[in-house]
Formats: sequence, structure tokens, C-alpha cells
Amino acid sequence: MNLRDRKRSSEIDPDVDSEVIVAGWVQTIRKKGKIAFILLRDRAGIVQITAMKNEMGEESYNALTKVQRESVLAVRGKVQKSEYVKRGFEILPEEWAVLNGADAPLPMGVVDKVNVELDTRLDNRFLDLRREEVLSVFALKSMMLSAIRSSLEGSGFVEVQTPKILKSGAEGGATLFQLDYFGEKAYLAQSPQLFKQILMSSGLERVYEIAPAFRAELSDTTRHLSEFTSLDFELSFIKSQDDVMDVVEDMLDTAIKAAMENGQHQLKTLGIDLKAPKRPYPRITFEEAKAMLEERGKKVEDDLDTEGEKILGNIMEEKVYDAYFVVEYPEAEKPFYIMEKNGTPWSYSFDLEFRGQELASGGQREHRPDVLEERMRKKGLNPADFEFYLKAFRYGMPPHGGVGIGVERLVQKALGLDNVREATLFPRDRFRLVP
RNA sequence: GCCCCGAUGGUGUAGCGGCCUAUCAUCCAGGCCUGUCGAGCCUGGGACACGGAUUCAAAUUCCGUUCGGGGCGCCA
Repeated sequence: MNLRDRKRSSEIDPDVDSEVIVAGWVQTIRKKGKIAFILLRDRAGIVQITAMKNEMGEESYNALTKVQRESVLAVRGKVQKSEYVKRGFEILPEEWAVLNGADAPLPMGVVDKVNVELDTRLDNRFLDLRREEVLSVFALKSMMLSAIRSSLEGSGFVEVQTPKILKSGAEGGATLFQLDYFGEKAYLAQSPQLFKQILMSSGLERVYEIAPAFRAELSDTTRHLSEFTSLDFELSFIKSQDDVMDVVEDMLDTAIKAAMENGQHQLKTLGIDLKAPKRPYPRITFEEAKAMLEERGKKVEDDLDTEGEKILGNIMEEKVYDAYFVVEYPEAEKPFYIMEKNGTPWSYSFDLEFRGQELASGGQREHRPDVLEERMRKKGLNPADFEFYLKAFRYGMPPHGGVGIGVERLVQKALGLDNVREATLFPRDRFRLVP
């Protein structure tokens, strides 16, 4: 039996194939005396192997029907049309081999009729991913990222990689993981922010990066991870932050439409009726948002809290807007690299909100070195610590802006998942470092 | 970092001081069945997180440890 000749379950055509080799995981064996039905699963689907004692001989039949669930099994056999089987055909085994047996009992059931808690699932992610609905999330994530890449490439963005081991962080250092770098203190990058901006000075004009970001926040919520995938981009020669939001909107729209188009099967598996958010995404100023919330009796101080975010999400949902921008936050709430709206307490910043949750944060950057240094001091930072960054601003830095988007949050919200960990293969959080 | 809550077979649970040699389902093992498809039926197997305390008696109450769950803050 040569496995190179194996057919994936979805490729078998009973009108054409008379004999096939299939291989996959044994999902269930329904033994019924002298006949047994084995459901063999591969990534593409499931085929039924029908084993008959009188055809195969007692010894082979007994051995085959004793194989443990989730073992890897290869079968060569006749393809036979059958009205008994849902797919219209079955495979009558002529030769079979267990490529790798599974221990029993399984640490968690793949098709058992009992719930499994997320924690148990994550401890046994390899088994969890054997479930079609779990795998579907990651197939859809891949489709969305692929669409985002083409969308950005089509708009003239260049993909870049920036260092994840840094001497200093983007905003000081409170949320950084510290590590030992040949005897010197170093940190894991919480964002590619400073490097994206340095690249604006290089003349690349438009760059994007899809890479991990690390946050040592002691957060323990359904929307935080210690390591997440950050989709960042930065573009030069913008007139205002509206130019950045335009790209974000196009990108999100493309990503969701790609999932709708290419992921129909997966969406059906998950039972999700995915719809692209209504465009254009409204752009509400912070002050307007504050007024809308206060109208509902919700006090707003300097920033939107989680409750405020959710209420605003509900208000916008009533107007059939799933996605919207909140723009011009108080500059005091925003990092040093954001441009102030001169003469006002506001800033040229925006958050992308999706059904009441922050998905992305961006804005126009301060590109004038003297103003930038002043802002750093205002935020309690020492410009001398950021010399490698400030240097790039002194020899020709174009006006620019950009954004950082949480990829797992995007997938979580788009697919309506309860927990961001569901959108992460091997999540890292405050309590989880393994697997 | 703060506030709540929880830990019972491999998995998911019932239990709320003595009626627990601990319930049910799933699972595993064995048996019956040649058309199953959440197969069915019969028999059997397997657990009170750890350490201490209270009590005649602790799965059950109390304290600590470890590990989880939800929320807040912070953020993507």
C-alpha cells in the first residue's frame, strides 16, 4: 500500500474510482456483529469503511474492529455505491494497516456527547483541533489573513519584519516582558510601533507587518493574551488620519468578504451567518460618543471604560452598524507618538470598535522632532532613551499615520467567539505557558 | 493588581455533616446483533486536587497551598 497514492476523502468519486487508498483518523467503530462501520476522518471529511466478517475473514475483522478510536489507519479497498450510506458510497477493505495506534482512554473525546471545558481543550489542543468546528476557526483565520495580505499588497504596502527583542519598549516599560540578552537587560516587543515609524523615514512609504506582540499585563479576561498577533501598518504622506481609517475599513471589509466567499463550508460548520459590517463605518468623535453615552445615563470620564464601550456598541447596533471608529480621543490618554489636535485637549487618534470591543488603535503620528520630544517629556519619558528613534525624525520624516490591529480579536469578533483563546492555536495568557 | 466563584472516575456532572462500599452520561473492557450513521441492549471497570483543623462522624464545615472560571482595571 503506497500512501502517496492515497485519496483525500473529498476526492473520491464512486462513479470513477473502483479502488482507493484512504488514510486518516478512526473516528468511531460501530460494531454490529458480523458487520462493522468505521468512520475514517481526514481533513477533507469522513468516509465509511464497511467491514464484513464473512468477506475479510475472522482474524482480520476482529483485529480491525478492535482498533482504538483516533488511531491513524490506512485502508485500501473497493469503492462501492451504497444507498445505506449518506455519502452514497462505502469502502470495502482489502488491506489495512494501523499507522499509529491511539492510547485509551483519550484525554478528551473528539466526538463524545459530553461538553469539554476550554481549559481541557487547550491542554489537549491537538485532539481539540480534530473537531471540524475548531479547525474551521483557524481555516477562516488563514483566509482572512490571506485576503488582508493581498488587499494591502494591492494598495502598495510592503511586508516587513521588525525586531522582537528590544532595549526599550514603545511606551516606557510597564507592560514589557524582561529577558536576559547576553547579560544585558532586554525586552520583548509589545508593538512594532517605533520601527514602523523609522521605516517611514526610509522612503518605503507604506509598510505592514503581521507578527507577534508581547504584553506582560496581568489581564485575565476573555479578550486578552500575553502573546497575540499584531497586524500593523503605517503609511506616509497622509493628509489626515482619515487616510489611515480608509485603509483599515477596506482591509476589514476585504477580510470578512473573503471569509464569506471562501469559507462557506467552515461558516456553515460553525453555524455562523457572517455579514460584512455596513459601510462606510461611522466616525464618531470621542466627544460625540461621550454625549451619546451620557444621554443613556452613562458617565464618561477621560476614556471609555468597558461598560461604556459595550453600551456604545449597543447604540451603534441599533443603527445597524457593527463596525465604527471613535476618533479624537483626549491626547492625555494617548501615547507620545500620537499627534495632538493643536490648541485642543484632543488628538488625531482613532479606535476601531467592532460590536462593542476595541479591535484596533491608530492615528496620525507626530512627525516633527521638536514637538515629538516635547510630548515624550510630557509623558514622563526621557528622549535620550529613544535616540535611535528620534534620529530618524531629524533627517526628513514625512507626515504619516498607522494602526495596530489585534488579529485574534478580529477573528473572535467576526466569528462571534466567546473567548479570544478560541482564535489562538496555543494561547499564552497569565496562567498558560504550556502547550 | 482588585472583587466574586469553583475543584468529585479519562471527559462532563449529581451531592450541601451520618442515608456515599458516591449519582448519571460519556468513556474503557467483555457479550448479543449483516446495514449502522448520536446505533441499540446486557454485564463489568474507573473519582472526592493537596496539606492541616473542627467533629463521635467530613466529598460536604474552617484555614492554607496549587490549579481553574467570571468580572474590573489595562489594552489589540
